[in-house]
Amino acid sequence: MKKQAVKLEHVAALAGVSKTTVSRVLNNRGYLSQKTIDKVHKAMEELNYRPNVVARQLYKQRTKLVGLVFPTVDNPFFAQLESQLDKELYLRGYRVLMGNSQNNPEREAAYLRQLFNGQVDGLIVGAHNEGIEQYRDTKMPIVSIERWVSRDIPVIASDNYAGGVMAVERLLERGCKHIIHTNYPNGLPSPNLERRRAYEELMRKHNMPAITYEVNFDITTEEKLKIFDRLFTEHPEVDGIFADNDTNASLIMRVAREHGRRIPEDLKVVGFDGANITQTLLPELTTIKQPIDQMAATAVDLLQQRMEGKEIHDKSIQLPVQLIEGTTA
Amino acid sequence: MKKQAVKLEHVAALAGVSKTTVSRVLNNRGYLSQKTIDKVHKAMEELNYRPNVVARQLYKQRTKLVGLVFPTVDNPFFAQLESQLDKELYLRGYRVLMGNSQNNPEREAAYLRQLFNGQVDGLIVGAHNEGIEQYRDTKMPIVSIERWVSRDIPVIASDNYAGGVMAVERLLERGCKHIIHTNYPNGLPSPNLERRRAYEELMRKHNMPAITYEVNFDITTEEKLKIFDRLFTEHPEVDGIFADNDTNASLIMRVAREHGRRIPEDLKVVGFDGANITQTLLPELTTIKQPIDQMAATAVDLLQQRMEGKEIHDKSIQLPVQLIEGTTA
DNA sequence: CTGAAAGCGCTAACAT
DNA sequence: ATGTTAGCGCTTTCAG
Repeated sequence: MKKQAVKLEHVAALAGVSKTTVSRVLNNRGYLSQKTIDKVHKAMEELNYRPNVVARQLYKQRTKLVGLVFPTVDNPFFAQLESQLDKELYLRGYRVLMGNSQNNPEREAAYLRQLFNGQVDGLIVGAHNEGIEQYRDTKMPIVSIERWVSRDIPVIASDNYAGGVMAVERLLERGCKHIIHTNYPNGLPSPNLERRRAYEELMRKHNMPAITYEVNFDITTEEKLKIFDRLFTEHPEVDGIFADNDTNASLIMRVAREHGRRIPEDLKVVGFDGANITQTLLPELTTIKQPIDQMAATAVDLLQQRMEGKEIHDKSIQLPVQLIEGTTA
Repeated sequence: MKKQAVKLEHVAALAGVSKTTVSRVLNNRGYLSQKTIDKVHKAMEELNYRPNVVARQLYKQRTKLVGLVFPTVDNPFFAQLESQLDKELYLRGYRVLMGNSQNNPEREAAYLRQLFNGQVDGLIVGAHNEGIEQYRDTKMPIVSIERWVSRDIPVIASDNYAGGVMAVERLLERGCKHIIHTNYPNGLPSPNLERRRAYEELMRKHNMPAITYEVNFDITTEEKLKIFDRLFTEHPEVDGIFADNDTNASLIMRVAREHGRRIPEDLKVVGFDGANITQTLLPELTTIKQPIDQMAATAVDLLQQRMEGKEIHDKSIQLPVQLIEGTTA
């Protein structure tokens, strides 16, 4: 085992003091004479000393690291979310360990196994897999985003139900008579399903059939396109789409145009998410914007409280959404 | 300092063996009798033992962590790149420490300061800041992506010059007479400038004026829109745009439409990057696609070799790009 | 096949 | 104001 080139000991020797003193200088702790401080600083510079973070972590029993467990970062919503979480955590002195599960339960479990082993001080999760027991019996501080995990893990979510209502009402106001919805398969433990619930209730209220096309998060773009193609074949009467996320909204519009529909004349589309990247690349999309940055900030706030041992009472927090008026509906 | 609940020692005590033996069972090392193995496993389960990663890191002097230093992950190119790097590193047993600098030199320096302190085994960088000396005198394994950092750090880049040629030739073939380019300000140490060089050389060859609008990476969308608005005011004759990235291409098309230009009839646009998200949200864009996944894989290969102490001879690697035929040019 | 002991680099009582 | 000493939890020579 090759050792670290220069350590506390060497600095101490060169400065003619003890390791303790060097450590104290390093951390500005206790009483030091200015002379000693200078001596030590000089020695540190001369040796180009770099304190070993891992040794400190071991002693302190905390790493100042937070794990982020999400399906992927290659998606407008998660890209913005993880970016924002990183930013907020940085400000509080924490660094981020990425744990993108790629929707692979094994991978998620592997991450957790390692993360629970003293690797991180806390966890922010939003992966799609269910039934991972490890979340249950641990006292690791955890906060979840847009995903129900287990009883005592607080969830930060946007007001999906209200968002669903906004979306569908927009389509109704615009005169749609045949509205179709896309969402995950029922059964995934996600507040996302509130969007579907809102859709179904409004359809019932207006005596319209509720038709949901189920689109799994992790299938390929080609497969998704195929499903949407089927949608237009099976339901040529469709004149309004409430997509559960902007990416699907975009794919649907592509397929719709291939089927000769003009948007918004023949077909109106409302998406969901309103992430930065989407707003840049697809500004014409009418969508329900989630307060992603605020969700990140809230999650970090909550997590920090947990990591500092405070008891938390707000089990779950819901944040307001907002209709972005594009030209597609 | 509160200690870890259950450690090797406790397992050893319960199993009636020494710490050494437990460690050996844990790592499948040396000769063990099946009986001992079983005993130890049983004790570990009974106590729900979790080995402390940090202690192991300290002893081994390696963390199996790789730092990723990029400007942001909230952008189609970097989102895909970091996602892919994470995926590749995971397969090789490494985890990723995020270090998004937000184009803030202080933040980048802070990350590096910490990362060099034994926190990571290697670094993959692609941040935009220059003149950070820390990269120079370190023997930390580093690989760079699309960014020149210092002499002995290998760079993975796509063939930007060829891409620039492809883009401009496409516009010329389509009959453009007044082609304008966007890029970073000159002076940033990026292979990206090869795109500009290709543009300028082709313009010269065709006796056309080379006009580049300089757009900094980290200004707001509004500021970018303002620059592009100026572009159409100052150069109403423009009939072709070679944007240095797809996001700018998208913004330019938005502004162009506001100026009453039809695309591609009045204005042809070619972008650069061709990231997953862009291809999904903006499939109609004609663009030069970088082999992002391959760049990630190559970078990780190289880094792994460096981390394993192998000498590397390929200082820099260039990967081929590809024209994606959309409808915008 | 197993154990005792030393040590990875740093910090913090406790003592002076 | 500074030094001595005992760990943080794990791995690995070395000895048996």
